[in-house]
Amino acid sequence: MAMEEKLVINELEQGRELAKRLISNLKHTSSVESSKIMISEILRIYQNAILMLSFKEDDKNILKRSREIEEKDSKTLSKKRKLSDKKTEEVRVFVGTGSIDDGYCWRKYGQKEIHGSSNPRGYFRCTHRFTQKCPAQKQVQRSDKDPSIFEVKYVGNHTCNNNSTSPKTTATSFSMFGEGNRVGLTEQTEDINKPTKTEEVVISLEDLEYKKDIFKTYSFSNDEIENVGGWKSNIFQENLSPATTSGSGMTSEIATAVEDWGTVDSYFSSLDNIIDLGQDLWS
DNA sequence: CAAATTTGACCCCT
DNA sequence: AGGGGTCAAATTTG
Repeated sequence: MAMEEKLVINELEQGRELAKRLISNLKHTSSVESSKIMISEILRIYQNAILMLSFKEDDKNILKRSREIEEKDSKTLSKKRKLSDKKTEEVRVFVGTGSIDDGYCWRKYGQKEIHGSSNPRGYFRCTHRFTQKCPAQKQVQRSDKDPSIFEVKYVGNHTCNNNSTSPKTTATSFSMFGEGNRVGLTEQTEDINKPTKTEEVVISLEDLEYKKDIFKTYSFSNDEIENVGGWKSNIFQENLSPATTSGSGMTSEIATAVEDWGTVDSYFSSLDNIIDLGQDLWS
């Protein structure tokens, strides 16, 4: 199955699980806050899945040249760099507001300042690159216009059998992307609860507005998707607090986003009707 | 101590 | 010449 399809399924499964927990949460008088967080997370997941599907259509348009990194070091190591064969590969570019957890383990092998953009680009390869000759790579760069978004460019498909091991850490470190903006990688309270920058909050809330619209109208358009200089403008947002703890997909993004949820409350009241129904449907 | 990250050097391409 | 991608030694992390 193609990678993006797995990603979509993964997203939807997460959404389903969250929805279940949400129901029981609401039933059993759990904290309103955690319910809100879950709803926010669910919305995020669905948006993510939608974006993934949207981009899948465009895949053929973003075929690009890229290198094949085969290490046949038949050549002596006299010179440092090995010559690499060239090959055309598919380059998928995802943009969006979504979770980081793409189910694979990545290992960072480089970082570069990119001319023209203020944020560095991180280079990752599949952890099983050498053990299983998995050629998958990805590049991650914090968006200039929207610092809460990470543009992620996938190069090559995974051929490894990893996975399964409930993606312990897809959690690639993005500490360098953060500067003051860093969101707890290793989970937990510290910086998660308080956004350090106002812009971060604003963006999150704007995002919520968008999500509310989706939720309200139940219609999903792709109009928001734009193209910006080779990279899709809104990719999969690399979410810095991946499920290192595989359990909840709670993200710091959400945690901050929820800080000011007063305006969204009305939407939850309309949920009340659904709850009972949902329990039957989703259990 | 092994695995992952950091970071400057190196290399290719335009 | 310089921008972008990768290597690999040093360093950090688990």
